[in-house]
Amino acid sequence: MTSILLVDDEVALLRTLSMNLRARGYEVLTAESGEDALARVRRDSPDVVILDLGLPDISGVEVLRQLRGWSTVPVIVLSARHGSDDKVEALDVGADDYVTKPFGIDELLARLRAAVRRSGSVDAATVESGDLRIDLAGRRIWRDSEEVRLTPTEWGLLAALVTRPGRLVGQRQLLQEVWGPAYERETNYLRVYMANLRRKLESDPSRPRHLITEPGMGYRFLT
Amino acid sequence: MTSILLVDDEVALLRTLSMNLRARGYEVLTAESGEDALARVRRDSPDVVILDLGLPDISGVEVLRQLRGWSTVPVIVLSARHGSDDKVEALDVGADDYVTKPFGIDELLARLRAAVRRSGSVDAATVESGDLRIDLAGRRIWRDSEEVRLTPTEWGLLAALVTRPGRLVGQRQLLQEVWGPAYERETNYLRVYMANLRRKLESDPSRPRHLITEPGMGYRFLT
DNA sequence: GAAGGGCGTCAAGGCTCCGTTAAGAACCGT
DNA sequence: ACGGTTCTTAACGGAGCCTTGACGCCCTTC
Repeated sequence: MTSILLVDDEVALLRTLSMNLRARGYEVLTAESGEDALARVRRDSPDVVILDLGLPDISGVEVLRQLRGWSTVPVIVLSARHGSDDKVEALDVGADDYVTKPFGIDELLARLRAAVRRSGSVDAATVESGDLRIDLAGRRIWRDSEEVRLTPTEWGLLAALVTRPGRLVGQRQLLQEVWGPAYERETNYLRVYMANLRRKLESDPSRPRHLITEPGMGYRFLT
Repeated sequence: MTSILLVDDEVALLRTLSMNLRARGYEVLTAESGEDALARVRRDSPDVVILDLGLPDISGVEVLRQLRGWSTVPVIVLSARHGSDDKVEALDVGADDYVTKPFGIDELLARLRAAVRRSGSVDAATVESGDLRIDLAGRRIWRDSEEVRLTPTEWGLLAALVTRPGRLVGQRQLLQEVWGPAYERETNYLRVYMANLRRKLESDPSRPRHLITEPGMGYRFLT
């Protein structure tokens, strides 16, 4: 089944669109803020994202920019602004389509079908980084063109870092995302699994170039 | 260099667009009728087609329909008609985008860039892989040039994997797609049917080269 | 210089998950 | 109705993953 992530802060629009999409056999996920949207793409990897530009926290364009750092999921942008500049910016940042409000539901659905149809033939979103190549959607990873296999927990931890390239991710947040809220204090896990990842991914695990420790705070992934 | 086929019968528009595109480094081909357009795609295989719907001989939608019989080139449709039905029809016949006249040249260029960016690969109806040949449309499969028969469930499972070559497909997703949403938890089925498939398709079922297990996550098909 | 916190490393045990098999149930065409 | 095929279900053994605790090192702090 095709899954759609619907990102909008207008609850009314969210509900009517959800109903329409579900009635047509799509699985619908929703988010009402930018951070929320990024987290859901990270966790649920939907097939298409419909993204309203007017969000309460981060701007929609910023969401798109961050997303494009590690994902090629098709994004259809919704906006109340008709200006040419807004369209150009969104499309150039990586939107696949741009629909201005108010829009006909039929048109949106047709553009959605077009996006889904195309998405089958697009190749994987890979994060390239010198000796590392990471295919997040396909869950594959190569080091020096040799494939490396990771366990589920190792993947969870790596993905939490790679989807925020270069940024510091706190220990508490990592533990929450990978092991669950009840494990906030188990920093042991982080040490063990960071060691596992480094042994598999770094050419010199004692001197990591990608998986960096920030003492007392957390870790970050450098490309 | 990226080549664009511009299809329009208004010579004025053709000229201004051509100039704009050439100034931005595109190679521009032109056609002023539907037959002409089809011929040029056949001969020159452009990277993107910009297609006006109002053509003198064949309707633009008909051009698109014929094109989609043998080509997956991205097509951006231009039209003076704002009606929702027209957009829906064009998009469903296979257009990648739909722009209504009058349009800002900047917007068209941005949509063009988006189309070029997306255009990556093609999807094949048959998958070849050393000792395996799979005809997805015809539901037939050969191993070492000998045809193998699969049961309906075996086909469903194999197809769910083969249509995403190399990518990990989660257990939950496989169960949903093949058996239905109510069977999300029945991982037994996966084990039994993966064993069946391996016995039929792998030369050494105990050491699979195509149907790979990712413990705790799911399975993937390697070509 | 000593103490302590934070981090990396390692190894062992428990336990989940996977592959395999087989037998009965359901389904199909004849 | 019958024979054959396909699907469901359950049980078992083994491989590999997660958890856990102990230990040593480095850096900071007192």
